Amino acid sequence: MTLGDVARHVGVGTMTVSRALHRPAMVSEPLRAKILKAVDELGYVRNRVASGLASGTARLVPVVIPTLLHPVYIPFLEGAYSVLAQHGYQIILSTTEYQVSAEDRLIEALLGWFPDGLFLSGVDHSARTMSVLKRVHIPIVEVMDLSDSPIGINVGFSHYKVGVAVAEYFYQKGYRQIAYAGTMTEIDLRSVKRIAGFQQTLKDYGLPYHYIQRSNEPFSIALGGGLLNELLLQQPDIQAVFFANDDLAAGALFECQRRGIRVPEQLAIMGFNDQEIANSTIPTITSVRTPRREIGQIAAQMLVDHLQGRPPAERQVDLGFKIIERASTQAAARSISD
Amino acid sequence: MTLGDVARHVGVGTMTVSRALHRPAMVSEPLRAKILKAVDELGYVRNRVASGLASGTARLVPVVIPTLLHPVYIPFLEGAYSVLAQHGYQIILSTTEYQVSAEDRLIEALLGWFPDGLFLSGVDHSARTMSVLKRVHIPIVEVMDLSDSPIGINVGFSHYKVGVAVAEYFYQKGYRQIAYAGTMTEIDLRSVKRIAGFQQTLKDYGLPYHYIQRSNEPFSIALGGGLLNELLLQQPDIQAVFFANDDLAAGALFECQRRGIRVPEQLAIMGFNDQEIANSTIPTITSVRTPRREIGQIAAQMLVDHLQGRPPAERQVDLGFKIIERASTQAAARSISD
DNA sequence: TTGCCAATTGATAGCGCTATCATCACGGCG
DNA sequence: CGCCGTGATGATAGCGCTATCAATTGGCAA
Repeated sequence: MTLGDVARHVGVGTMTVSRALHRPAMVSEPLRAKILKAVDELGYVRNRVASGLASGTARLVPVVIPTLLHPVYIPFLEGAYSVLAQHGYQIILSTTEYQVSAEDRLIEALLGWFPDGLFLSGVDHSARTMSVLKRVHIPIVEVMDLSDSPIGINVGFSHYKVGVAVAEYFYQKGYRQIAYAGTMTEIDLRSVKRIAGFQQTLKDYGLPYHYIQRSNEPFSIALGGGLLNELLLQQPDIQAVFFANDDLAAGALFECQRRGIRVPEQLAIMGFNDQEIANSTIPTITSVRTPRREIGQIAAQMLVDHLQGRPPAERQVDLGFKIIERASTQAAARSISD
Repeated sequence: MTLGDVARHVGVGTMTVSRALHRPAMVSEPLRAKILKAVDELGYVRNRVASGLASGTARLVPVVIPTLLHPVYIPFLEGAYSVLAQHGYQIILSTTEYQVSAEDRLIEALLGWFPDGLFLSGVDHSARTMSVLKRVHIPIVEVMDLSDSPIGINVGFSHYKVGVAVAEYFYQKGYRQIAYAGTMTEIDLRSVKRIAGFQQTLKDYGLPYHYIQRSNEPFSIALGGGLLNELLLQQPDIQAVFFANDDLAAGALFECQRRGIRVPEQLAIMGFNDQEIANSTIPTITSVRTPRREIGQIAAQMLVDHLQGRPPAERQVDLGFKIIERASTQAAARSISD
């Protein structure tokens, strides 16, 4: 069932059918009604592949995220999907599994679809990918992080500033033995930026920086307990810990309960991402809320605007973040010795 | 940069370049090396849209899930993605947001890509969708639930049997005042099947069926507490509750802690899906583990096999489920009065 | 009446690729 | 010495659609 079949059935040219369907204003009302009726009866659906080839735009937007296994990328995906779908763009889903080399090949393959735009999470790409992206003439959208030199549109927040803000928060609260606990530092470059801001700020305050890091173990609640135990072994007088995400923080909290460590009186715990679990534990966990869904929505809206000939004024948008203070860091400053 | 450009550059025909890239055995070794070199130098990438049009197969597989907002569909998506990506198929992501009418339009639009296959979650479709799906000559994969009359491939488990198994489990444990608590019954047809099995089994045992249901409120931890309160108001002597998912069960558990109701001694709680939260609360929550990732992987593998000319022996695969018993239902049967 | 413009419809030429068949060179064989 | 099979390569014809320009009509101003 092709356009030609419909055209023959109605007794008009193929262009008239094409117009009746996609440029309604260009076809007279009675003829258009006749064509739509025939389309409906024959069950014709436009071949988007042929349409894409002929028009040069397939209304396809690949979205590349690190992984589907970690829940933080889902709200972003959802936000982007909701806006793009509304405007008739299809999403091609891809994951790098945190492998930079995979990103290279992935992006080249994705470009083979001659997409209308391209979403990438993260702003750190290989030299090869960068040169490919710069050569290609479609809007590139980098999200989740802020870039010093964005390729195209860039929506996110500064992970470095998160590290700074958390260190400052702990300092204001009176904590002086402060640690970072995380994992995947080798592949999650954004966590490295948070660490940098955190460490630098502690240094600026003249405080020691303690940390415990794993390089490749995936995030999990169980790992949080393990990291906490190792940290306490290494630094028993620790007062406050900033975890790389909420699962780890929750795991550490549960471990504290098992070991009889009172939170926040004896140990303050802060998570990252503000996932639902942070607000469900007892005590609840202070965390850094990141605008993941908004990043997806706003970035997608900017892309759509751009594609529709309304290039957004700003190419880079900093959506910020917010420390959501909960019970796990509520110890009065006085009660902490310094 | 097109195939023709590469061909001209090397001084061969376009077909030779096409073959060198995609049918290596058909081109002599030295010529092929020369062509690959030119491809690399010129940065040529195949236009998959043109390729798809010419060959009639674009290696595209749309995956339709109800929503990205609920985490249970993500492991399925991940499982399917991992297998499809490995075999060179691209996923087009789509969600229905639980609207049957949206599914109709969505599927027709997706069919416009002339995809190689189509993933649908759920087995309940509108009459219109059914007729479209039957007319189309691509493998349809229905997942998450089992169908009485699968259109094509069907991988999942029986939600009715889940209801039966949970009712039997509660009965064996000695509970006699048993309830179901859930939400979204109007749009989540699979939960309705669980309810049916649950209710029927209680009836077979001669036990009363209690329930509290909301029709459209989304799942959340907070809602779990609300449902529990309503249920207790309506039926104060309730002994065991089967929740529509783990978030609700966890919320109910937290509410019990707030109200001083001992779990499992005074009230047994069972969740559904066995998400990580069920194993993280104190006490841990008994739940029904469903093979979501496996469903995605196995279904995708069956689709790939089918597309590669190795049609799987069975069209329907029941991956079952398992009640993971944890602390929230561990009260000794004796301690419950009957 | 003539001419011109706008509105509507149609004919044609690709988009970049692959399927298919033709061509050609070469070597073995009768 | 011609015939034929085989392997390698090329020429050509679409795949189904849309961009573009041409053609036709009718209304209206000059």
